[in-house]
Amino acid sequence: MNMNDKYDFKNSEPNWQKFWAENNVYGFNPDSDKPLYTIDTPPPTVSGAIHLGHIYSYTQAEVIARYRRFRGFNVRYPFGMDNNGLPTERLVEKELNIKGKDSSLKDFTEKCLATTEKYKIVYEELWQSLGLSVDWRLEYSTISEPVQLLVQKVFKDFYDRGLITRQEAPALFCFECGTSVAQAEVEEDEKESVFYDLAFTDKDGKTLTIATTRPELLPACLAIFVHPNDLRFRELVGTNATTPIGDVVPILTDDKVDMEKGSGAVMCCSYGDETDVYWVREHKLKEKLIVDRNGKFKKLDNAPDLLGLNFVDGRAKIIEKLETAGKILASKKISHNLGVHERCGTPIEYFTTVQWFVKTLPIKNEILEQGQKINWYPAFMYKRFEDWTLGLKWDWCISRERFYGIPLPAYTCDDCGKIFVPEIKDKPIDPRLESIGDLTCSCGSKKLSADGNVLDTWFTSSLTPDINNESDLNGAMKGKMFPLSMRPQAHDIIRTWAFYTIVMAYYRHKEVPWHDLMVSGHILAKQGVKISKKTGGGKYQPAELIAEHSADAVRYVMCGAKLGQDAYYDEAEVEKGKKLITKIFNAGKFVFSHLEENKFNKETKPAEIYPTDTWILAKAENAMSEMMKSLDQYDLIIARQRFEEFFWTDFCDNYLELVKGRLYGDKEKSGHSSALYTLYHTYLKILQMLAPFMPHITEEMYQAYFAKQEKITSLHQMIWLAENSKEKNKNDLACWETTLSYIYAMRQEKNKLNLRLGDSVAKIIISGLEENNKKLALAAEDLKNIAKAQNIEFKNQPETISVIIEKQD
RNA sequence: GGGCGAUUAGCUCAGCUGGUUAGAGCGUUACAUUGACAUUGUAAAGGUCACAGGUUCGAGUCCUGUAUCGCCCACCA
Repeated sequence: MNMNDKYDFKNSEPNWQKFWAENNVYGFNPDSDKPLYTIDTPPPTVSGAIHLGHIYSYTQAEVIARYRRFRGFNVRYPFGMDNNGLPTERLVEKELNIKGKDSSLKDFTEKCLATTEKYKIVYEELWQSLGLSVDWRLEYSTISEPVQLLVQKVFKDFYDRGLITRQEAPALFCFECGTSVAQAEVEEDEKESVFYDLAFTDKDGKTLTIATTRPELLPACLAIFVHPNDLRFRELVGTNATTPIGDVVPILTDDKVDMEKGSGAVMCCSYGDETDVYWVREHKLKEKLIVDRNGKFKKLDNAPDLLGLNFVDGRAKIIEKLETAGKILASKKISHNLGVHERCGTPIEYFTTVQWFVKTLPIKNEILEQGQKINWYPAFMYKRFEDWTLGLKWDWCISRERFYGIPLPAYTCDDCGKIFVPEIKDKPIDPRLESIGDLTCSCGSKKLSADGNVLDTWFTSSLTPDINNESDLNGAMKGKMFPLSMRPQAHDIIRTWAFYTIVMAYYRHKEVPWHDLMVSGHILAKQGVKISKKTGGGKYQPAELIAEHSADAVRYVMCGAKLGQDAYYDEAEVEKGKKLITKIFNAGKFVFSHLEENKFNKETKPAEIYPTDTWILAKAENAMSEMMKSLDQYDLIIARQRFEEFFWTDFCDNYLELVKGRLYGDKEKSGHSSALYTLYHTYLKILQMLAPFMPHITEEMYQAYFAKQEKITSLHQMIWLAENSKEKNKNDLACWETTLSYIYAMRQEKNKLNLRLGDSVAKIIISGLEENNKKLALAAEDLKNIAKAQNIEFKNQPETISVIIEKQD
């Protein structure tokens, strides 16, 4: 290594990435007899740019992958692309300014494939530039044929077992996207709205006030509900009322009515909210559907002028009419939270359609039991899973009336509605493009048509453990790796990805999908704004950050928060990583210069190890075993802290200063060769300890010197060796700590005497316990050197540690 | 309204199963240093550990309550 070199990450990082790929350093070996560690990497949704949040969550998981490799595991760390379904469609629609529903299926599918292929390359480059130790040979795409085949086989299996049903029922629906959605895809948004008091008329012709924010649903009004205990309406229960547009509806009671709200009487329409759905079902009301599947009003006898309008325009229209008729008693603006579709922000409506559902409500308890068998890191994340599971109100709706996704493999008889789910053989099918063949329905009809829907993307991505396990690339291990070892993911998708995956694994294997679940938090911009698909991360673009600061430094920042904790991105923190890179480089330069100058050979062991050397070696081993303890618990920041303490304080600030005297001193003395030996092994251990966090600079330093001695291709193929050494090395560790406290005392003493640290002194007197003195006396030379003292004296005295310095004349 | 998390130095955050003067980095001040270090080192200033009770010989750490912030869920008449 040229000692005048500066570390240039811009060249080095891509070089090492290439080096790792060429030497297959991170390759999964199905024939290895090492213990397995399999990771269920999140396949990022192709829906736009990768943002800092991704970097945060992926880096944390990646550090674990590297750590497990260092611990001797056969790590299977794959990658995937979730490139189908609604998010991808919306991306393509936006980028190409087209609408899926206006294009031919074939044309739209091709455009989706082309767009996702483009993004795939951008994504891969970014992940590689971050230094992810993924085995890229294992990459899968959720739209690929093998995945489609697996998904359809699962569908068929579930259908045959009665786990999937098709029902006509009111379901959550997004008219903007033209599809039903799952409960998990609904999120809250604060919307302005107007609260109207409408004048209904009771049996006696008196005004009955009904409050609503949805007057446009009046044509679908089925009943008025009041609370059974509400005395105000006692006389009216069981009679009829007339709506402002002239319909006659019954007044019924139900204890879901809140007497405090509005006038205490509420109208039930099909459908305004979940309670309406409940009342229609419970009171067996006959639903009136007033809009078509595009969300436009149908031709209605009781409101013909709404024809063709959407909800918003319809509301304006009907308000205008009611206003004129004097039926609006009051109105006030309010702001309230509405359920909107997370993909497009449009308020979610209820719409009666035919949908496919996976049964989840009947197995809530089983799902919870499975959840309990999983190790949640951090543990409190389990609570979120539990709350969500207990609060479920709908089965999992898995059909989507969209285009680009895995086709729902079913046909129905046009005449009697019977369902046919054909056997899935060696190829996925698309009922929209191919007929079922020559088949006659039991009703005698030959007209069988495609279901026409695609599957919810979660139906596919909840199978990632299976996709990984059943990949043809697994060789002898194919199908033998379930459950996987670990799933890393962020906390916002516990209710979707984690939940559905647990459901799938339960139905398919009666098993948990993985042993450990590593849940990371979100990274927030400094103002507390979430960095996500929507906000795009603003000025913090991952590619730019890496280009400016290096992947190692960016990675280091991303490991600076507790697992599961939302963190603020503080650009100043990157400096910490950059400083560490410089420090590692310079410490290495120093170490290597001495090793090379003295032609150090790893195989030649020194006759004896100098005491301080023994102590720092023990300390290094101890630091490593402390890191193991933390990393076994997915506790990155503690591991990082242990490293920093050891490297910065113990090694650089103190050990290197202690040992300089011997290094620059008599080369024939045994203390010299002992120092070389210790520098070699300690610095190599330092590189290993930092390697999971900063793979590039550590590889650079390894290759600069160690590779030719260790004869292992890459630092990242070495194994961490450290016993849980606290007991074994107790004595050595204590000696080291004592040494440090004397060094600190000596420095303070020099400071007090207005001496520079480099100033020579006549004598240094160390006072302390006799037993300590005995041990320290062994390292007298080092202590003399670091103090620049000509003589050293030990004085026995109980308890207090002190250092006295005698100045030179 | 319910659940979960957070509240520790000016800023960003650690503090594991409760134990002597509460830590790191950045920032601030002083001094030193460029023969590993486009720097680094040493020293210093800076904290009623959100607040109020409680358990304990002892609490930032456990319990109860309050406040503020964030996330998730519910309410959506």
